[in-house]
Amino acid sequence: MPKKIDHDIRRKEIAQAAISVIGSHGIENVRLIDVARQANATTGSITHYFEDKDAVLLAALDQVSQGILELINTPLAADADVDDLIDYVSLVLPLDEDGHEAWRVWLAFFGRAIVTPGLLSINRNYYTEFHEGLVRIIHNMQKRRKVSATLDVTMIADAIITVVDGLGVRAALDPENWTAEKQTNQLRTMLLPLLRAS
Amino acid sequence: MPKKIDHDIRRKEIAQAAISVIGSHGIENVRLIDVARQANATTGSITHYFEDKDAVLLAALDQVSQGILELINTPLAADADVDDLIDYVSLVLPLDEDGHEAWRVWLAFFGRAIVTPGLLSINRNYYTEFHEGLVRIIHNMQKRRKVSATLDVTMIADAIITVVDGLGVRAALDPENWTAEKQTNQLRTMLLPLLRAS
Amino acid sequence: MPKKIDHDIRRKEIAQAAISVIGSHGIENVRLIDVARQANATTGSITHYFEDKDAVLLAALDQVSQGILELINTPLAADADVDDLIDYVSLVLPLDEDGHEAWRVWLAFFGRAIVTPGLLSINRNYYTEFHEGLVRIIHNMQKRRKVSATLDVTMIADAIITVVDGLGVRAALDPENWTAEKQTNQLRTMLLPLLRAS
Amino acid sequence: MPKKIDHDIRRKEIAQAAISVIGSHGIENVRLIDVARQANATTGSITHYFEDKDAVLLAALDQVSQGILELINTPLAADADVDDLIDYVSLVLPLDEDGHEAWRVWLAFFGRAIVTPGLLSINRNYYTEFHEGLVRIIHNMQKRRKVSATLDVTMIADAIITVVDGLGVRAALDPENWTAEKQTNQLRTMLLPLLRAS
DNA sequence: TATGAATGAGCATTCATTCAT
DNA sequence: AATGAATGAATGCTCATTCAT
Repeated sequence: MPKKIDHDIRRKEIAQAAISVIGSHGIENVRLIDVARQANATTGSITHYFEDKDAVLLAALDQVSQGILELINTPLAADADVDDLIDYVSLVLPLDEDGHEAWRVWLAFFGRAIVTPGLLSINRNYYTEFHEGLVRIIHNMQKRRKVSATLDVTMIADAIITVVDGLGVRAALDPENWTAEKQTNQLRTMLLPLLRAS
Repeated sequence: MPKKIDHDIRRKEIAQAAISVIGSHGIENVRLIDVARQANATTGSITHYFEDKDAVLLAALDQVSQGILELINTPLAADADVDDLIDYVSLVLPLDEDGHEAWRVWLAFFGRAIVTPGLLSINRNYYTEFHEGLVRIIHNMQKRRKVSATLDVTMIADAIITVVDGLGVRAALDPENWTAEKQTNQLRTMLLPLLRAS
Repeated sequence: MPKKIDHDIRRKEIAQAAISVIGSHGIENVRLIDVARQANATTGSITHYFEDKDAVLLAALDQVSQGILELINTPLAADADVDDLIDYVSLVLPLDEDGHEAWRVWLAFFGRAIVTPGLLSINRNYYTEFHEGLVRIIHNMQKRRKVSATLDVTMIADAIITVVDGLGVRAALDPENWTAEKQTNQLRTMLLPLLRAS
Repeated sequence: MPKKIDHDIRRKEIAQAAISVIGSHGIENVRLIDVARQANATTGSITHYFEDKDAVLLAALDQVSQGILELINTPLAADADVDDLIDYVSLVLPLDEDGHEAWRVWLAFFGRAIVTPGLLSINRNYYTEFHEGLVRIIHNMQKRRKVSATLDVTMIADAIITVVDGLGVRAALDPENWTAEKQTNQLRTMLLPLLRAS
């Protein structure tokens, strides 16, 4: 089904264009015509790929969320230790311009998600997957005695997510102050005591 | 002479009405007429108090931000210890319906703040004040030997803000899961190791 | 009836304020509140003196028109000749800032007069009075042999009005180019041949 | 592919519709929806062709001004004399209903031009072109000895414009009195002495 | 599939007018 | 008489959506 593949590719291109427009203009100022121009398309053609504007925005959020999850779904090295985990998690932070764009979009959707069931479920899936991935990794580290076997794994996973979210928000809103180094330092300082506890 | 109206009071009422509408409909769906109705006013009368719709939304964010800061600007007990600080900080979390409304509005503005200088500066002022307040408190606790004198106070303050933001976002998006108790537990678990370090 | 006099004075002050606002902002941008401010009054108080906004504008035009006519309703010297007549007529041209303001208002009303019967009748009265005044003067000059007895007086009066209007429009639209001197020169050059004809 | 529409033609149609509405309702009463209806369009579609309402009105004035200039930009006969020039100039007067509509629009813009730079420049271009055209013609007549070589050509051109404006204003405001014949008679009577001077 | 002109509902904004004080 | 807050109709503008080509 070559047609099908083209279709999916075009959808992703349009979603990517939407991400770019959201990131630069803000979600409330996104006009379909801007997305169309960014994607080298026309508003009319977008209707072939998406039901309506909301569907475009939904796809954009989904793509951002998938993009973030992909970063941490690559398997960790077999002998990864606490430091490796922290390095691994830091990939999700807005450390470069791509990361900042992703977080700007992510933030843009927070306010909408609250009143839009479709967005909310994407949001929750993201957190669920993120949490499950972290639980899996930490369990594995417990087996390999890299962290204490008595740790409350669920709580640790939530703590990691909390720090990542807290830092991501802060850095997205104040990129000059929150350099990549400052973010990773803060992340390490906050997570090490929890992961090294017995 | 017509009724004498206190402009500031009326402005605050309208801003409060805007907060309520943003919290329930989402910021992108706020119509000036909804705000007017909520404030027992008309769209035309709002122009007596605000330049335009953006000014109304700006005032709403400002009011939410001030409201949150007020919670933690009440002085701590003179002999407050680490537990008291954590209790104190937890006031900012979305523990009740008012708190949830405030956080929904707060989240709604994250996406806008990035592309709206006026909102961004309110946002930064908030973080600056929050940070300064925490630094002051922790310094004081160091003097009173409630925490180690060698703590990196700035880092600790940032850590507190990070946890509060991370939990606030999470709880605002998933209020059923993140009960008040779960939030405060998570807050305590994450902050205690940092505050008790030497 | 001292009250009556006050009333009339206040009406004239408001009309004068309207003239000033029309002259500077253009008639389509006149807001009643601007007129009120200019007259040191409030919109509500204007209601005591005028039925509605249209009545204010009507009074403004009337006042401008009366002001122009007054200039040429002062009697000519008993032995006035052609040169004196031309000097006399030139008073109506926009030679100073007051004159320019009057002409700006006058022009502003041209477009409205066409579709507003009340304005049109003021306009026609103005032309009628102007014409009658000129006819009277020229007749008088014929009696005193200052101009030929065979002149078509009506035509000459219309010619004078035509030149005044043509120059007034031109000068109002291009004040830098059409200095007072250029206007009076052009007026003289165009009228002398007609008045000196036999 | 959608219908190919000639933008320039559609723009002219809309401008023409605006002229018609201005001429009948007066410029201050023009609503975009009236223009749209007159042009068999919708308000929304007008935005495809014009930035906003002001741009529509600007185009209307431009079109009227161009229309008037076109009348006198057709070349005069090679052996044209003074009478031919006067006939030629009279084409610009409001002699028929089309002419009256053009002059009504022209008058409507006088008041606006004073406070609207865009309109003012159209106005000045009009007078410049008109003046230059007349200078060219009169120079040519001097070469062909149809008028005296000692005439002040610039002054004569200004005189012609003055008479045309004065009569146009008068006739537009009082069409019943100022028939085509009366206008042309007055024009001839006022210009002949100037053109026949030596 | 793609185009882009056209639609038209939705909304902020303006401002003359009203009226309680 | 004066004030000025409030009203609410009027209207320009935006933009997602539609649809003929």
